[in-house]
Amino acid sequence: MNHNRRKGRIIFHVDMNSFYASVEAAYDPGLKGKPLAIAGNAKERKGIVVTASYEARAQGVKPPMPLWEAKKQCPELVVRKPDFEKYRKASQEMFRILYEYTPLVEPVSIDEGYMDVTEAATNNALSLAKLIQERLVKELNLPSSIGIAPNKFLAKMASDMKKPMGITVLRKREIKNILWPMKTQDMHGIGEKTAEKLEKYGIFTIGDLAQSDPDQLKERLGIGGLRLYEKANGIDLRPVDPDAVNEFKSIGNSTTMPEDITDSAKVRKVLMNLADSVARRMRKKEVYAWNVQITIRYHDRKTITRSRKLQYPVRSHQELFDASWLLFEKYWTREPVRLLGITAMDLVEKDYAYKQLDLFSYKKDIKDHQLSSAVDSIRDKFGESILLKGAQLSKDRSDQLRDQKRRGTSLEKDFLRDNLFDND
DNA sequence: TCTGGGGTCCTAGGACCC
DNA sequence: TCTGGGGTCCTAGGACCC
Repeated sequence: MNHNRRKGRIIFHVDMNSFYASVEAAYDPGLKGKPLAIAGNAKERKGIVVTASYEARAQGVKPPMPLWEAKKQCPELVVRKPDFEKYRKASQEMFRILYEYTPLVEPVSIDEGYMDVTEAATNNALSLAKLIQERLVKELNLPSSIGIAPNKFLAKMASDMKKPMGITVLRKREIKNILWPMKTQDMHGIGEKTAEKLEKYGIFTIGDLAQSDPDQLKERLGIGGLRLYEKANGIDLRPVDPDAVNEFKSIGNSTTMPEDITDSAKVRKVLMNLADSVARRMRKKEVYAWNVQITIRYHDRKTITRSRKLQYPVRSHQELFDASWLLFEKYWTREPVRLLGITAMDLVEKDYAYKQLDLFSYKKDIKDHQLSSAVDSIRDKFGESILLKGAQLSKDRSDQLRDQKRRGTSLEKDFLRDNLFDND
């Protein structure tokens, strides 16, 4: 193996402390040292504490707590509405600093990321971590915690150990003493449900997990059980992947209504707005979706999702709306609706979406560039909605299409003939 | 006075094909 | 003669994370 492998990797997990609250305090120093919560409007039923400053946490406020409860815990709580634009900007500045030391940075969310500094910090990892932490404070006024370890999982666990403004080194040989006494639920990847399950099997600590039978874990928890076993033993081979951030798989927006709605005209309006914002985000990323999913949460919080694979990849707000509306009409129980969401899934990049349209080209003499220019001319003449009209096809319609394909005729062919040739 | 919004990954059943 | 087994795709839900 190469020299890195022999030496082992050095991975940082950089985790910003109470990120939203810290960003607000960086903008408004008057907030420093005060119990601060970032939360939406309670009257719009969005009053959930998203982030709490450490002063607020000290008084029992912690996300995701309803705002009224947080205020009961801490009457002098200062509350600010979230300003995601602001946080995104701060996030960019933060990652810009990380990238100065290595290109091997993997952002995992707006406020945390991994760095592979094996090359960048051969024997001064700790001082590099200190330097980064200092710069984040000096230049951005933002506190952070950094975990240093031989892999991502251990680095993540390490960054959690000292907050705020901690730097923690977690070595392989320290796993037994430091990691194993911890409760399973404190392990990244184990939530309430899995912890309960494990308890039933007599597994309470990470050490119990590390020393249990991996085959049995796999039987009981699936493939995830094996991964937990490996992690508990300090094994995690996942590389730091700088490209992962660009490989998103879905884009969605949802909203909780200020009041439950039963009026389908109102639903239409909400879905149109959602389709609009999803389409806008898709356009920015230059992607099309093969699949559209809606989410309906009812008054009793029961939540369902319904999705439909499309005949052609779509992107316009109209097509997203049409697909969503078909799904809504088909599956709505007519009970009062609390939340609505639209998610574009099975995303493909624009160029790839065009290639998919080659399916149109039953005429083999059409060359690729001719096809794509023809596709463009269709778009110019009729707009995207006619080109990518698959979103409007109902299930029945798509079955019909499939049958026709099997029999060797196809609506696509008709569509191509009618629109490609007659109009050129 | 109840419980946001953005995601990822995994599972499981049924349809369908060979 | 009475029932195979592997593989893929699609859909829905659940667990988890920030």
